[in-house]
Amino acid sequence: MSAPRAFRWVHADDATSARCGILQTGHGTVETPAFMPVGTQGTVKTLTPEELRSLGASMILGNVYHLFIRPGINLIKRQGGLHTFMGWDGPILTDSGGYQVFSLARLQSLTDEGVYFNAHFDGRRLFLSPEDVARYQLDLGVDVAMLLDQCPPYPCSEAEAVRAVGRTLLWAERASLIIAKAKEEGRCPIFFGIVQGSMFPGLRKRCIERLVGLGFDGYAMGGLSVGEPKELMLEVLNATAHLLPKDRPRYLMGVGEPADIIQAVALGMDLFDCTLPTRLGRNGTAFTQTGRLVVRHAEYAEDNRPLDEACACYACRTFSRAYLRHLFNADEILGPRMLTLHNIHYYLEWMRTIREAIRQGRFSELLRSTLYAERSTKPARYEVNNA
RNA sequence: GUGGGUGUAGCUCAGCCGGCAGAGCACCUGACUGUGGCUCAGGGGGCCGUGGGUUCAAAUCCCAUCACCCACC
Repeated sequence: MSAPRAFRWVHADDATSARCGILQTGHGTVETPAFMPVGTQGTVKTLTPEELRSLGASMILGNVYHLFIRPGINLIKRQGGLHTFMGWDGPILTDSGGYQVFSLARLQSLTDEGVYFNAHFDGRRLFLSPEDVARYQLDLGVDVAMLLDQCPPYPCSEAEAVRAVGRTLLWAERASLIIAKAKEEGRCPIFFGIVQGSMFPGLRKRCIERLVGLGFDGYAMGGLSVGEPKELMLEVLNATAHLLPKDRPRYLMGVGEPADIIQAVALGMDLFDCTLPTRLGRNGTAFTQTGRLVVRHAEYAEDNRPLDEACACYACRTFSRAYLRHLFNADEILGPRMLTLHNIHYYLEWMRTIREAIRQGRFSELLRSTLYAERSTKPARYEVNNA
């Protein structure tokens, strides 16, 4: 289906399934493995496009479901498309809203036709079909588009998982007709199919075979990191990631912590997104070389060190823990902004480190030392030195 | 000066038909994985303005006193 190949390998690791690649999009290239900051409502919360660019972000996320509710797809189209509207000229991937069907379950009902739901802020009754979701992403002008899928909760019975896979495949088939037509007409985003199947590897295998039969540009693992134990997530990924076509980009949706990401890279995954760096940043938790640091803790009241002494980001070059703690306690907007900036910097640096290690043949070493540190160190703790 | 009201957690207040001192917010700690600038879970906090009286027992009833608020002169 994809005539010019958008994705190509640059380097593969000898000892694991890790690989470096390049994803060519309509708004520039993405070096993989890559982390994509989440910008659900057409903004990576608290950061400007210029800041994102200076942090080295390549591709960022948007969300069809949220943008459909507000401000509306047609409005964005009339404003010149999502890139122009939000002032970001780099690659954009939009999530379909399948996850919102799971996370906002109280507000919606599902049929084979699509999703009926109530807008979360004004209660309007709305509807999205898999065709709508595909067309809306064409209208938005995004670079990478996701199919509408059904993401079941955890835990879920095998019967329930079978139904979710069935509906995800039915929707994929219907969306692929829209995609085929768009490709004939010219410019079309890179479309990803989404694998479901909960924690049942056999079911995921069948889902992958059917999706590959339909032929998408890339494949995403969905329905993970929905509340299951981390070991189980890795076990399921370990049993199924290698079944995804090797010549297509592989996206692990919603994952995760830095240590989760490197393990998934080792299993052959290329793309990641997660709300943790931005959400935890807004709530006062920083990722550092020595673990998570909750900056509002009293022990930092008079700590004049930066968040992370090994970090070169603007927040670490400029502000002390004591000052950032003050900002959070005083409910000042600069606090969430600076921790978001720092966390995104941390994640993007982490991906650079991973890519570099793969290219230089040091990936296994990096993986080993990461897992060792995970098991042996608790989050950083320092002496209480407030008077 | 006279009359009335109010004093309980850092803040705003409930409890006043005597019977183990409470809530919300704030503070402290933990959680957060395709985002509702949240949300959830736990924790520390008190001479019930002060002094006396009644009672087995007083934040609660009685007397005095201090502080603040309102009205009137």
